[in-house]
Amino acid sequence: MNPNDLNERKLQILQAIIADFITTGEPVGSRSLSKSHDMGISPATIRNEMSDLEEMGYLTHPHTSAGRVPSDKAYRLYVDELMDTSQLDEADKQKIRTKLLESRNELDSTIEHAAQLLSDMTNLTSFVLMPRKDESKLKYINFLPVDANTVVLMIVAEDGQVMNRAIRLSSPYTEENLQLMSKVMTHNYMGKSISAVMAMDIIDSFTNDMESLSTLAADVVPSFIKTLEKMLNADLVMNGYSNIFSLPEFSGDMQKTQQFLRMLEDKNRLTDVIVNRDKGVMITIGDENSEDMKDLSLITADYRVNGELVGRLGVIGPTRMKYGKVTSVIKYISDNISQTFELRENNDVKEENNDDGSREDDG
Amino acid sequence: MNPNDLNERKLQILQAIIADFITTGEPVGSRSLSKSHDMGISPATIRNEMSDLEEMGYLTHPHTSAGRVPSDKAYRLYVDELMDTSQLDEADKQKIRTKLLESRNELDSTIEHAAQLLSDMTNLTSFVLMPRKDESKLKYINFLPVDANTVVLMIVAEDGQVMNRAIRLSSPYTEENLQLMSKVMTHNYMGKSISAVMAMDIIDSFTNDMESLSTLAADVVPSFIKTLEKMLNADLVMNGYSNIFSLPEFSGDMQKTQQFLRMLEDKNRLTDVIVNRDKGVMITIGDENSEDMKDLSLITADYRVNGELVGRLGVIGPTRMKYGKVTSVIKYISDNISQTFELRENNDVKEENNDDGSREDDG
DNA sequence: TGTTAGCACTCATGTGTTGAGAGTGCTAAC
DNA sequence: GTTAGCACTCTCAACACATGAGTGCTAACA
Repeated sequence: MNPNDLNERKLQILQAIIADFITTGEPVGSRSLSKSHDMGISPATIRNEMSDLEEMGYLTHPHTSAGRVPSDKAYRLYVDELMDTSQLDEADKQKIRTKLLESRNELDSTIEHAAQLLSDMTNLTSFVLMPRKDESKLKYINFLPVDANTVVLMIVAEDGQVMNRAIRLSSPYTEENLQLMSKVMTHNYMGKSISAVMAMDIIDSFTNDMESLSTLAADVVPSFIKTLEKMLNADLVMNGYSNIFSLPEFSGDMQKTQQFLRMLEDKNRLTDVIVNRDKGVMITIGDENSEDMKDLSLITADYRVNGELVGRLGVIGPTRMKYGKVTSVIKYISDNISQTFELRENNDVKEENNDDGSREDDG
Repeated sequence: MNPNDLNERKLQILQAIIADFITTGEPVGSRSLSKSHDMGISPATIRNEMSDLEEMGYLTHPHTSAGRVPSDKAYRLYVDELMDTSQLDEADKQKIRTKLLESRNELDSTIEHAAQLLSDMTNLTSFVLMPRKDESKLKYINFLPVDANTVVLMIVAEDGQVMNRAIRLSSPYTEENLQLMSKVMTHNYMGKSISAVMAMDIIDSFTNDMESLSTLAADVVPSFIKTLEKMLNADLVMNGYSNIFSLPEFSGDMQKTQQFLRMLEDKNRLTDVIVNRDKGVMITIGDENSEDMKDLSLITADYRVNGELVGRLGVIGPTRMKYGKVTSVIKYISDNISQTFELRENNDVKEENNDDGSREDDG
């Protein structure tokens, strides 16, 4: 069951099969394999090995007279042991850095650029999850007058996030009450995290506080809670869903394409899946995923903003994908986002970035 | 060329063909037509009429031995003269009202609900354009301290819109400068519309103003401009793109499906198209659209917010769509949004809504 | 003169057949 | 343990063919 079951030659053959299948998408036969990869053994021998590999669960057979196709288990082995994750050349890296630096101080557009880069460079569907905000601490809460019946609620967090929402009041406010409200709420919630505030019994803590605010509070509190909810809600940006049409596994199979796109359109579900993945680079292959993604693979990685707020990005596509290249791209982009949005003394963004641990000093 | 060319019977036949084709998607033949719509004439007669209609450009022939298919011109006639736009029953109306009232005071979710309703009820791809903000007048501009090198720029408009953006400064600010900056900018731009401010020479007006602010201004002004740009940018919400898979014109034709989805994925282009349409309910059919949508139809309508800010919503789908039903739905939804967000003395939202001009008092 | 029945003709579609090609598994020889 | 040879399997594309829906035309009819 573990790779040690496989002798050197079997590994070599398996790797060759995976490599061929990943590039062509066609089941690979013993004959064509012996041609493309000269490994000094005849097709017949390869057939024997293939037969063994199939028995061990690494290969499957679409039908008797077809070539072999790697199983999910084979991809797992490939990803864990065989693949090369340093497949980014300097041109690719340059492209990523340039694009991300274009919008260095605007998180939103950086996120969008990242999604774009990711789908362009992998030719898959990419997604980027906005940073999580559960642990953002509130700094102050403000109400701004708009017109006789409308005010804007503004919530500012310590990390600089601001959320706002217009509120229609059922009765007119006084300037005085508005300010009092701001003060009371700021006092109550300052320094607390969003999730902590959500856990509090907000309405109660209010009616106890000040009788005179009760009518205003009745209007304001529901909106306040909804706004906090919204701040928590992870926003998912997607890109390149029409890339699948260039993949043979989809372009011949309407059913499959439809299923894929319907799955993508259920954003809540997808967000859920992505949010609940492990930290760091995570690759799940085929049936390692839930039922509705059981012939897809998902690769995700995290990025940091201000050293803390954590978002996630990744791609989704058929199990036959260029794991090495894709993983390299994802890693490089996520590292780069993190680096761009790292807290730093001065405002200069380092344009150098290494993903292999070694440091090079300018060039 | 105009409908008067058509005698009563031709019109009747044309309408029957369109009706049949819209529901089945199959070319309709003389024989099956005479069966489904008993109009007291034989298939042969119908054939003669069909032949005339084809000559006049209302029908086409996929191939010799196929039935007739309505041309874009026929749909145009249908939409202008024949269709019935009061196809919403009370249950549908109820559904729309309920859904939209769920989020009556939150523009964003109302917009999303509207898009959802629209795609669900029409089984097409829907879109909603956020309200245009060109004419929003600025109320005040504020800077909020976040940390030593970061401030949040906040722009509040008279209509209650708030936009904000974190800015990293190249050198630390003083509380004093920040407040001065707020004052100067508010003084300069208060009461002006966003588009008017964009037209001003912002940098110049600044350096003239205060020498001491110049370094701060250098950091802040570009972000200010970008934020204004963002406020102007119409945001497009889409829904139901996978609905096309249930339509026979797409589900048999990968090429077409791909083209459609690629077209949708170019949001900027699509936004452009939608923004530049006429006011009110607008229907464009087939080749009335630009090249890349030449076998699609587009139906849009406007909605108002606070009696002024105007957004747009609609659907896109094959020329074979239920124009009557779809138009009714779009109209009803847009009227309902407008009504929900109308400025009004009290906060109660009227739950009654008529789209046919007559009034019914709770029945 | 408009309407209709009859008939020959046209295509798209579905089905069955066939052959080529790629690949396997087995056996026997090296 | 490795390889050549061979029979066998299965997919796929091409082709022929029948079917059926539909048309256009002509001639007869009311």
